[in-house]
Amino acid sequence: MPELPEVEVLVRHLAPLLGGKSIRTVRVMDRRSIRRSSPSEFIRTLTGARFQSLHRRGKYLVFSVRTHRRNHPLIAHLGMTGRLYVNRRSSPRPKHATIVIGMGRDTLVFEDARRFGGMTLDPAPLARLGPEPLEPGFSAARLGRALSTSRQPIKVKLLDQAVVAGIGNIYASEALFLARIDPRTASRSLNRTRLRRLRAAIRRVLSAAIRFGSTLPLDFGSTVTSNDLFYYGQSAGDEAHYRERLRVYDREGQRCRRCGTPIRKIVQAGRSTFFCPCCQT
DNA sequence: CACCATGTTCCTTG
DNA sequence: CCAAGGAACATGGT
Repeated sequence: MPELPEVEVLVRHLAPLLGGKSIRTVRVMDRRSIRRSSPSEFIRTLTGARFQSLHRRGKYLVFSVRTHRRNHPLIAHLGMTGRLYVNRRSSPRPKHATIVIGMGRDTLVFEDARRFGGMTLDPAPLARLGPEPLEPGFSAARLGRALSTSRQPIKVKLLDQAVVAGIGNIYASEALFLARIDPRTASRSLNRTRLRRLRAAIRRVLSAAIRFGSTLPLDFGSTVTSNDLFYYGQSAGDEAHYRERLRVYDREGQRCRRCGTPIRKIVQAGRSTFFCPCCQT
């Protein structure tokens, strides 16, 4: 479930559940989920601390926890299959839970089958991120500057978190469809009109997804649906609804919603790209 | 069994 | 030094 919109919806959901809660216990079931510090340092720092705030930066969740009058960042990234949710302490521990933070009656569970995600106390990864696409600092001019030196296809470049923070493989294809730009276009060759269109499309696609995600009934804990791709504890119906909203992603061979031409799938830098060969030039 | 998957980082090649 | 490509990480679903 991890591109900017999914993380944003998750952050909004978790923030009120965690604010002010004290951490009593920290269990690390798989040390690979702790990045850039030893599990013992991680446990030592967090135990006894209190959740102060939570916000999103790109695809990262950024917690601030307070320990003896000191604020520490706690950074989480969900990778491909990571999930983060609040559960009753008494509920059964899921198979792939790798970190469990106990706060009295409730626990914050980090679960990650593939272990591409993780948590860290080191804020260094945030320093490499480009602008937040939904904030005013993300202008067409700034986007243009970030793209100006690259001959890489624009679709590939949109996945570069230093260009814009938070876009992943799904929304990269979706944004380019909305902007009507061929994903194979060399990044540096986009003119001002197209840069403006791309900036607007990125913002529209991401905000629409956040709006949609915010309306979902957030259902945690009890019935962990087998493998949901988007959001969390989401019913199969919601996932179907979500996919239905996608205009090109995973729609190879299906007709373009705008012109009826079959959607094409190509591979760029080892990842699938979907686009309409007629609408996107 | 083969192939595919929402992501990032590191190493190599040019 | 830089840009770009590819492998690696690890597991599960189809």
